[in-house]
Amino acid sequence: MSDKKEKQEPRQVIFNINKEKEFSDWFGEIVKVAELADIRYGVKGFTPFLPWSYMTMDIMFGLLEDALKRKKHLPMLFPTVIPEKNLTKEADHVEGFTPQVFWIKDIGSSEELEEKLALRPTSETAIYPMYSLWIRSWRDLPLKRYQRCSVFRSEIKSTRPFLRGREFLWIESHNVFATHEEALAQVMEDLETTKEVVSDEYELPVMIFRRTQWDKFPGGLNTYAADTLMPDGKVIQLPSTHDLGDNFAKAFDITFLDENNEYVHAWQTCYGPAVSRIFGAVISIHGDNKGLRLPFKLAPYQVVVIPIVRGKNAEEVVSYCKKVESKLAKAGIRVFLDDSDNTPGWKYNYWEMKGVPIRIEAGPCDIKEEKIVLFRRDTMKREPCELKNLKKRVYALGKEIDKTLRTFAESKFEGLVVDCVSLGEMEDALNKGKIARIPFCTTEMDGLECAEEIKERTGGEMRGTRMDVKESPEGVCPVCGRAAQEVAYVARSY
RNA sequence: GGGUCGGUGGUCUAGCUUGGUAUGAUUCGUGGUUCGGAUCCACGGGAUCGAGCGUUCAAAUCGCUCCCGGCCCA
Repeated sequence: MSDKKEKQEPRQVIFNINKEKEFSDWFGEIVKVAELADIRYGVKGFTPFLPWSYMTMDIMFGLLEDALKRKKHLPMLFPTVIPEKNLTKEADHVEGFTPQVFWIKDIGSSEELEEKLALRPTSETAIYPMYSLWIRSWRDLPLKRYQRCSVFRSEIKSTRPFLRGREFLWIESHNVFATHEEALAQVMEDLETTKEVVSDEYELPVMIFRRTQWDKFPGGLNTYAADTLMPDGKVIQLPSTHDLGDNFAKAFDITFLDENNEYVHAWQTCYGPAVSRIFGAVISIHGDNKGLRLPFKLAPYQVVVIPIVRGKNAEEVVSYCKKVESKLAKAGIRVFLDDSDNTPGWKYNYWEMKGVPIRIEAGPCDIKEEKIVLFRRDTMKREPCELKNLKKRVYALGKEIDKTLRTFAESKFEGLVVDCVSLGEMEDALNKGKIARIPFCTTEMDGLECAEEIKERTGGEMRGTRMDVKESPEGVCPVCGRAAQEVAYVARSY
């Protein structure tokens, strides 16, 4: 905004940044202005989350946990620290994670710990030694557990609130089965859960991929993950689920006595939706130039009530608003009455920027007629509503708003995937913010060189092969010219 | 990890080139006035200028090191 413009129109709005064109600024500013996180904590990658973001994440956690419980996962909570000897039991896993591990080495000012303790970067190596004790026979299986916690990884890439922190909030589900088939079925169930929660509740469209062998979870057999698209044209990984095979069972001695009275190794999966990161995607994807637009299902306040008071009848208006508030609260709607001293116009701007889906305006004129004015954040439109229809109308409007947000987000996926057969075409596509679909030699380890060449030449990363769409490869790998065994996707990414 | 720009009351900002203890706005507090798209006015509070070291009679300002943040690249 130019100086001149600023003087002509002083502070017309609380927030106004073009999200599509200046996404970095948009994100940084909204985090501050909407009071989502405070980056002044002073330790790189560690950020206090403020009520408005935490309340939303809490609701997101709730929806995810409901889905997991519905599918017979039970909650538990493991310690934050992992002794070094456990962390190092599975060779590939150690290699993948140790560069990012924070260690506790001392107590107080002089005492050194006999064995260093890691702050969990993920909890396989904390949990599986206990699973080894807990699982005795096939009757103990399947074992399906999850925990809601924070994990610690010393990210090398630059950190940003929510999207990439060194401590982040997630759910990790750790499951044990008698057969590999059952484990694979669990992977499919996790992908289902992702669709049910991330797409149907958080309103974020996703593409589901099987990652390449060089990009999988360290120590596992295969990784499957949901990617969505950010406003800057980069994709971001949301939940991922891993087929661990029996690798960890062998490393941690998780065996059970099968029906034939023989000891065999168990098969395992784990699933990790990073809620703080998904929240970052939710606000980025649904937000607009005026600020946040929270889905009705996720908003800490689904409805905010603004009294329009005039000197004399202030009490009357406020008590009318309180009536509206309690009517909605009784209907199970998260409602907030803003009876602060700020002017109505100020409150409009503030709560719009905060992303509250529905606003109710009620003033002297409305009291007589037993009605109120409803305002919806997604379309910025007003409508009158009779008090007796309020509850029904708010529910309906909530559904409509979520649908609008979902449709808007989905529209960004249209025409997103572009078929390419050469590096030049891929570069073009990526520069236009598209995702390139290519014939590719192989996602086994010997495809790595080709993928690195693609990264170098186009800046795009290989996201893997689609799980939610059936595709058969034709043609040759654009790098090595070998016959393509896969249809792979390449995108700029977080 | 490499490059680059930056850090001054809670927030944003002037001052830095050419050293002399910091400007303005907003927020905050009190009182009044107002309230259907950011009310207005008055008074008041609030900064050892990111941290440390050095140069100097004197450092926000010059030099070095570190920390934190933004952007670009790997």
